[in-house]
Amino acid sequence: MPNFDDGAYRSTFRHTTAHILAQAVKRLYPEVNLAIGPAIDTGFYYDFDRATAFTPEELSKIEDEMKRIVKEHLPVERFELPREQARRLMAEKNEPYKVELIDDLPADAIISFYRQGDFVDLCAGPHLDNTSEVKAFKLTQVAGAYWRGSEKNKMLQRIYGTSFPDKQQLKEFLDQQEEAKKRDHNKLGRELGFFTTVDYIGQGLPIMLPKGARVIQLLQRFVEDEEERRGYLLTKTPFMAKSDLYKISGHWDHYRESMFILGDPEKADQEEVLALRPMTCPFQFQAYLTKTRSYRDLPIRYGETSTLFRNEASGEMHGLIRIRQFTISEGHLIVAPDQLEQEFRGCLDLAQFMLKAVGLDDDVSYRFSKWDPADQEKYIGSADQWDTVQNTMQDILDNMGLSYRVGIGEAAFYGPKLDIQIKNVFGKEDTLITIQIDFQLAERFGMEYTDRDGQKRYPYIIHRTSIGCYERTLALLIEKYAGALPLWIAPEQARILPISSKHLDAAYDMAKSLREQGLRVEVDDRDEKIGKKIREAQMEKLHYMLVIGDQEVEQGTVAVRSRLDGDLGVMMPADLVARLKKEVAERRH
RNA sequence: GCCUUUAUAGCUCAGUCGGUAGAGCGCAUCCAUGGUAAGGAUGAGGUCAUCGGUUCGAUUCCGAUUAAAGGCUCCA
Repeated sequence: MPNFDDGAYRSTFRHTTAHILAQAVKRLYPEVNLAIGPAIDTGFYYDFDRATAFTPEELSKIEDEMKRIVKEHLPVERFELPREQARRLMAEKNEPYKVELIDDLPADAIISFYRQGDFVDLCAGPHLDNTSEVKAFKLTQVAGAYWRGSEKNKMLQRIYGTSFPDKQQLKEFLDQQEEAKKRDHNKLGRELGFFTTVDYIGQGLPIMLPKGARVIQLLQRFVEDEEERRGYLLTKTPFMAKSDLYKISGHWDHYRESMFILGDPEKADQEEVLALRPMTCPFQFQAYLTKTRSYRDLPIRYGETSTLFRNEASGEMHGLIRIRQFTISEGHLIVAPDQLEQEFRGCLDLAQFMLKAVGLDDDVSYRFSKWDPADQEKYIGSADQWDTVQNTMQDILDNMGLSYRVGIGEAAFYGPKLDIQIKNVFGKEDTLITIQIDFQLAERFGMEYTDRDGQKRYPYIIHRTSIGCYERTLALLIEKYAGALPLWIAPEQARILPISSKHLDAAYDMAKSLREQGLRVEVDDRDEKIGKKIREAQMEKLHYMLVIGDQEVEQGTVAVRSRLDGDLGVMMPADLVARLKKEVAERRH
């Protein structure tokens, strides 16, 4: 029995399930055209061209048909055909997408097919030997997806599913998915009062409520303090500028559709055209340009807590992860070529320090994001320049022994990036932190320095974030900790529950005193049903709950039961404050 | 921007085959509770997302808009 933990076998298994799905769809809906159906991390999908979406009823009919195919114990057989015969076979079966795929295969490609019963699919394989091996599967959702991933192409109907060698594993996986979704920041963050949205304010424009705003403030202070310690110079630059600035930087040509523009560009000769900033770089560069620079000035490290505005397309917004206005720990390092590696390492060290401080260091992966030579319109600079800087960056990464994967076409328009990636509870990956090497904008902006030999030279610029965008970081922290953030950034570190209304005044006095000692504490005076409140507090994952009785003042973690039920490990507020201060202090190493 | 789905009380949701709405939790007031993962009574909250159409009459049907959810594309 092959090991399902083996990625290659698992992919094969799921890919075969995708074929079973396609076979079932063709049996039920012969008019549907097949596109592609690969295995993915969590299962598989298959794309179909069909006028209307599959309904839940149809999905369950398809599942039933798939079960039948599994029970038919169909052997899965591979065969090869020369290109012309392959084309003919797919054309006969009226599969235009398959024909297109064949036409795009390289001249020397071996064109293989897989047959199971009445179903044949163009496929490189490999596959399981028999459909009966797929013991447990489920179709999970339907979605639209563009043919070949391009929005210029037709939208197809995608069916997602997953499969396992037995029903138990399937159930465990589905349960696990359900559990993960309970940590969804978009749900939990709203329930816990971190943020909200208002339909007449608009998409991608969340309101940070006191709790969410507090966390962001704490992170921001931490970042700013740490950057100061690491030799960063603070700037504070405008939220908008005339279009002229973005024309120099290249944003006007390469990023304009994602910018909020004030004024009519058509009438630029008659009226002022401003744009909200989508990035801080061209603003921060102006600080460098205020005087002539010597090699002795370098490196210069600029940092700014910067609010940015990006006019994302309407369907792209997601909770706090993808929004239209966000605040980022932005920074630009102006460095001489011989300083590039060391400064790059410094940026990575800072990023890793931040990840460790918030506990996300084990949850990230690294992506070396390169340009796509086939899509040069998206970028500025020549192929030679790109090759040079990408090689430099690769050397740096390899020297550090960092393990990363390569993302073609993921670069910024002005240079390659090291992206620190993280997945949300739905398994969708986003960039949390990015460190970019820019070899072009210095020249565009005329940012020179005078070198030892008296020659003017253009520096490299490192664009980087240290903790990324605060809203996104908050979202991922909520998901990571299911709302119970580490004590030093928890917006509510303790809650005081008066055991009865007689103790209300005492509770407020205590809260006041604890706040003066720097503890973030709330009084819950809404009712006296303390048992229920304890359960709620447990659900909200509070770190401490102070329960006030007569003259006594006591507390424990919420995991500890009420003192009446047994041992509690009583801790007085003074101890709590001391412990809290210790933990907050420990976050800095 | 594209595909699918959704929008009713603070929250979770039910409902009206078209005659202006209900539940649970929460909230308010009162009562009870002195060591308790607590009980009861009463009450206040909704132009049923917005705008338009059909209709004698729309929250319910139709259309548009806005917002939310998942995916695609895009991206921090």
